Amino acid sequence: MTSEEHPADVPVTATLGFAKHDHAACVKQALSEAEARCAREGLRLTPVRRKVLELLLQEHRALGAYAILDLLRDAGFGSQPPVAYRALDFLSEHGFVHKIERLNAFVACAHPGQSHSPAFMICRLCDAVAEAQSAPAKGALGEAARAAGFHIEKTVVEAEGVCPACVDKADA
Amino acid sequence: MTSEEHPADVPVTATLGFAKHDHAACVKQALSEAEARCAREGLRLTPVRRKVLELLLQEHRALGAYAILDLLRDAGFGSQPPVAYRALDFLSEHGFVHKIERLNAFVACAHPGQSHSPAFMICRLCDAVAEAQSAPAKGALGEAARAAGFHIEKTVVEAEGVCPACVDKADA
DNA sequence: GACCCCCACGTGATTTTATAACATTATCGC
DNA sequence: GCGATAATGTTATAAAATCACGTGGGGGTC
Repeated sequence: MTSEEHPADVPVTATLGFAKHDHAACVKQALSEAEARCAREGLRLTPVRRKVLELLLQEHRALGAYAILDLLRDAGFGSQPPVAYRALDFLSEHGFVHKIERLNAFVACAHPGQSHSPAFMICRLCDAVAEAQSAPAKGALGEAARAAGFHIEKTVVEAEGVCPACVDKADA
Repeated sequence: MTSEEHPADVPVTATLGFAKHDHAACVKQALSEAEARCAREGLRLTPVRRKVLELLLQEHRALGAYAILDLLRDAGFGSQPPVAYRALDFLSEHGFVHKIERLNAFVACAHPGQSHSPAFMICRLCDAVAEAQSAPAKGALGEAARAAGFHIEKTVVEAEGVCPACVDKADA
């Protein structure tokens, strides 16, 4: 983690909820919470897994598996794809990170601990990703599923559009 | 959501994809409608594009680009990836097919012509895919987007679970 | 402590999905 | 017909994900 060498084109403090915040603190807190929960539930937050979570929290945006892999290599971990994918599998299985299907990328969960079916807003201009709560199974989709006899286990909800910052830029 | 208006000879449930229906007729009708619309709007439904649409209508399930490519080759068309991807780009740009992000695969649109933001139900056991209507921007997500100042342009809604047929199998 | 087993990790190879780049051919408006 | 435009064919390559197999660390059990 001492290797703070992301390409300087993306400010680390920019994105997620589209709002500014004390990012260092939020990373630290999220990591502590993850550690606590793993301890509580007997999950093994190994160094690689912890590092991947930390990287995603720090970047605060969606990263592809291979971008994560590069960062892992920089941090001295194994650098073959399965290393990243396995850590990501663990983290998303337990809700610490989410996969953004539309981007083939991953983000740290913004609402850890809460049971939730996440929904994402993806800016097509700057690739910022914000996480919101959704309850798709409660609306029209849930109704259609019930009518069809389909049993929903998990939902993917991703909205693509333009984030406030980019709207402003476009307006200007 | 119950589909309010479909030609009277096709039961609503057929459009949900998990029910039996007169498939040959539905393929033929969908192709005619696509041709009509392309003629009307000056779109070029070329042989490759038409074939890809026909294949997807016939299969009535999600196919990967390379599966489509194999079928194209069998039908005497070019067999390099761009052939399939270009046809799929055209078809999805104009709403004749949809991409299922979760599967990296494509299905023929079940509600052609109607303006809609589709939602999909994907059976994790048999990979069947049904299309329903959704209005995610009207629910919790839309509210979150408004609150955040995010402008939604398009949504991806995909529910993973178990379809009626597989539920029955599992129960048996 | 010695042993064993499970789980996670490291690595090389491969498969699957998608795009870039460029030449050729068909189609449309005039 | 003719030039512009759009679509196709083909080669090559990039990006994303998985398979297969061996190694090693941490907990249990005895």
